[in-house]
Amino acid sequence: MKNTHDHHICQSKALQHINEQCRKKNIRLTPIRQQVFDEILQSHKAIKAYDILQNMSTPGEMVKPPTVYRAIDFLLEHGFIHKIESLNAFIACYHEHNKDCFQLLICDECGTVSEQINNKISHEMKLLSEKENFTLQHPIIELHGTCFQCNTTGTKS
Amino acid sequence: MKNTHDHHICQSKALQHINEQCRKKNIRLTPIRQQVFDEILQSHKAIKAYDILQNMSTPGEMVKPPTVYRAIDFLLEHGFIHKIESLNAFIACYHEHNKDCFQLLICDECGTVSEQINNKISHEMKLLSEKENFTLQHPIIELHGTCFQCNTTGTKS
DNA sequence: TGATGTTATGTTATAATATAACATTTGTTT
DNA sequence: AAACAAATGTTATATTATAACATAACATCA
Ligand SMILES: [Zn+2]
Ligand SMILES: [Zn+2]
Ligand SMILES: [Zn+2]
Ligand SMILES: [Zn+2]
Repeated sequence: MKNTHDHHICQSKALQHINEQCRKKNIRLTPIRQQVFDEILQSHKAIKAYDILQNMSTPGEMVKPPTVYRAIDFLLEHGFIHKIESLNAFIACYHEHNKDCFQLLICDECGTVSEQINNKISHEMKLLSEKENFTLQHPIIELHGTCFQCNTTGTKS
Repeated sequence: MKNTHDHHICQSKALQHINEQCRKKNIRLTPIRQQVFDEILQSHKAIKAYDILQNMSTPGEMVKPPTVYRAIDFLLEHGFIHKIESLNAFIACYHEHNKDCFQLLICDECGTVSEQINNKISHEMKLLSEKENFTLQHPIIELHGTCFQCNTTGTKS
């Protein structure tokens, strides 16, 4: 169940991007924040706060919730990661976008999450908002279903 | 901060709809389920499970979480209410739609939630999914921002 | 430099949201 | 009535997230 692309390239690009941005915006990518970002970056699947917590903990030194949640808040605030509201989980952002509208395709079989930036959809969201005299600030689009891989290699008989 | 329409009409329509559907589908709208639905129906704002719990409890008889969550599950399953993932809260459905794509406009100022059924958006969601070979099962669209009322009567100087 | 303010982290406790597991009751079917 | 299925009651606990306050690290500049 291998992805069609080399995920290491995504990862190194994302790492490069976060480092650049932090330098540029003069915000601090501290060791804790890096560690948390690395954990989120390791997978195309969404990861949960308490899993990050687990991964960062050692028998001797247990990381505590606020440590992770604060780093998550930082990363969210600057758009380096996204929260998936319907899973209470997080993914790294592999695109470079501002506060734009993005769409998440979430496979409920394998957990893979794919981020899309579809301008047509962004536009339609704006149109709907305008029609309703609504000032759109933060669109959330989470599409649950089954990915191509899971559809074809399906374990369901 | 009055709504432009008579919300009582929405409510009685929704009540009529749920009763009809339960008869038609031969599913049971038990007293507990009705009570929970009524609580959710009382407001255009989203309501949280533990608020429903509170509202249904009396000093003598405290309702317990599973009671409410089970009723919520029933109501969700049959489409009488929707969950707002980004708020961990629930609203009654005032439309009559199947498993369609619907959009929620959520005002972060006043908490009002407005459900929209926009066919253009539904269509674009299908197109995106097809393009990505993704089998769309459950789209979640939650648009956060500021409603017309709050924009015009804004308390922000 | 070192006094001062700001940002980040450590620590403890607890709030808020949700479910597991099993017992009992109620409703339905035969 | 017996048997089964669906709904509710009950206890306990899992999961997700934040409040509040103490300490440490870093930045600014007198
Ligand atoms: Zn992104
Ligand atoms: Zn999949
Ligand atoms: Zn609806
Ligand atoms: Zn509003």
